[in-house]
Amino acid sequence: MDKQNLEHLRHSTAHLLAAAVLGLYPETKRAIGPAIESGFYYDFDFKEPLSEEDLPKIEKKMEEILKSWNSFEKKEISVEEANKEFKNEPYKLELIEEFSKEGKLLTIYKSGDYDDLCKGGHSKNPQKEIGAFKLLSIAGAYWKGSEKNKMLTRIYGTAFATKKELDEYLAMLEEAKKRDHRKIGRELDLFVISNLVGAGLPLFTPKGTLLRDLLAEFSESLQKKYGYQKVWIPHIAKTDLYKKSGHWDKFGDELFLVKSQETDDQFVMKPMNCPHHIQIYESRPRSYRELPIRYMETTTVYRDEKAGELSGISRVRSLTQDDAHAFCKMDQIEQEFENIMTMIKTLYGSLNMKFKARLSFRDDSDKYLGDKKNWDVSEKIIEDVAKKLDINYVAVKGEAAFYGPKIDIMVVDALGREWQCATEQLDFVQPERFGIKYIDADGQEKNPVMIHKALLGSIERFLSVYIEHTSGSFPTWLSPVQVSILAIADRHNEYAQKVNQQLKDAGIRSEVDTRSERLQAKIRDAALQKVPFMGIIGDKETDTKEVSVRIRGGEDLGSLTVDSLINKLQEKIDKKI
RNA sequence: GCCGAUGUAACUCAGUUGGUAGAGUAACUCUUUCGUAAAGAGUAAGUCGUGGGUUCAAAUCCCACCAUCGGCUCCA
Repeated sequence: MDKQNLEHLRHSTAHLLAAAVLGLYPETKRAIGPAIESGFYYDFDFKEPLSEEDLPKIEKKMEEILKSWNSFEKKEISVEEANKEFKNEPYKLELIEEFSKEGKLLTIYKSGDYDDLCKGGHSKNPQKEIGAFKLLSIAGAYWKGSEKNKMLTRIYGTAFATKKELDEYLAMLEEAKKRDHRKIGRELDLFVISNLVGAGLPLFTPKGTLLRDLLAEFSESLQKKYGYQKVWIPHIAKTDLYKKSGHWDKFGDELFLVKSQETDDQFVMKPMNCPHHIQIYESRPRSYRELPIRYMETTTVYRDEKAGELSGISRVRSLTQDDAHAFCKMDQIEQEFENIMTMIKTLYGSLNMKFKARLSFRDDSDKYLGDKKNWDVSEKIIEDVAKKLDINYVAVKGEAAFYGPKIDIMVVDALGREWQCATEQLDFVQPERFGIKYIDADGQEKNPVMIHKALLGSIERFLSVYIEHTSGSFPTWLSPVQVSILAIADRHNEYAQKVNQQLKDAGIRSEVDTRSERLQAKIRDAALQKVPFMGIIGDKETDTKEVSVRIRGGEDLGSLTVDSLINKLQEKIDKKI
């Protein structure tokens, strides 16, 4: 079934849902019910609150009604007719008024005994085409998405042409639940959240910190190759800095405020790093010969997200960026973007993740600042670089920030879900706003162009995606524990500890399990911790001074000397696999 | 912030119409010394999210707050 037919099928199922709801709860007022990417929803204004337990009942009613739905009949109606027809449906009346003002033709679609104000897009024969559907959840949603409006009850569902496709989709949802980074984060002991520290302020355990550091080091090592120099900045700054940068207005009440008790100074926890990096640039006169100047660091910013938007380590109030700013001349941005896109290719390629680039350009409206000529030139450069490096991209007009075009990197995970991670942003405005300059070859002062870049984006957010992508089975170089040495019986503990020490001395993250447990139990525990290598030590190994190696997934590599195990591991670590 | 759900031991969860808390896993102790995904027995562990209220009596009913989860413009 093609995409359009699937959309029609789902939209038809949304009608079916509304028909069932009206059948069961006649006093319910209908809002809208579109098809969405993963299914459909319908917003209702229920007289009595609905709960998840009511969904099976509604599904059953839908099945019943579907039997009599073998067509959709379209009817054009006048505004007067429509107002009469929907006189008890306040949301529909609002739509009718809106559409008639816009001069749209009003249509209703009827199937069985049910009709609805609708612009169309249905299955020809719903009874035949709707193979399988399921109502998934219930949620609140504002009428027309505005928090000023009334909160409606939204019922989410999905539908497919066949039962098999539905089952596959539901299995994917189950798999996603199993991979939830919050669950895995607890099971693998990566991070914790303390009520006393606060919501959205995760704390990282030794294992989680190792992951963070390794990823950050990887990002930094790539950047160093391209001339990025590490800097360090404090995490608070006077409000004046952000008033000048414009972030004071932009971030508004998302800023955490810090009050000095010694002076009258009012500080802000930094929500961004660019104004600070600009201060370093500005600290002395700059020559065109120095450019590009590239500052980077892995540093935490603080943003007071709305309480309801926090989630695990994916949406937090303290987030750590592998942030960098390159100051350059217009004729250098091509090389800079090429460097950045190459780094991104290397990074995500190495982490075994596919990505798409979304190029956000301006349109012809006047909300954009900076010289239009510079915009045109740089947009072309960005797109050329994407083409040259053979990057899967889409260009979208009208999506750019007011201060410059940008590239968003959408990472695709193992379940096919897309996540925005890295962002690369050209900025014509802040250099002007802060009045930073360089002296060009002709002796004139000019504003440099600024490029904001992050490869991983927020490390917390990237980790949440990466944990779900790998379901916690990290490659050896990233695994918090790379080898678990399992002693079969107490008499093997001494040699096991020796092997463990040898591995540690070689720089391998090894641990030894000397508990009074059976081998099976030790293997099970190491497997649950997703440890990539297990070294088993019993009588045989103690005699031959070797170690039997089992790898994640169960494969038995047989007996190896400790040195060859170290070599094997070192090779994986070096290759980042 | 708003709608809805949830909050009981470290974790996963049970706890009937209000009568003062239970299981499995983990931890600890003992026994067992075992060859590729869970040995056995025992011990300890809870301000029932927090604070108020109703009641002779509250995990259970009411109110407020905190936190977590699913959502909150993929537009008739």
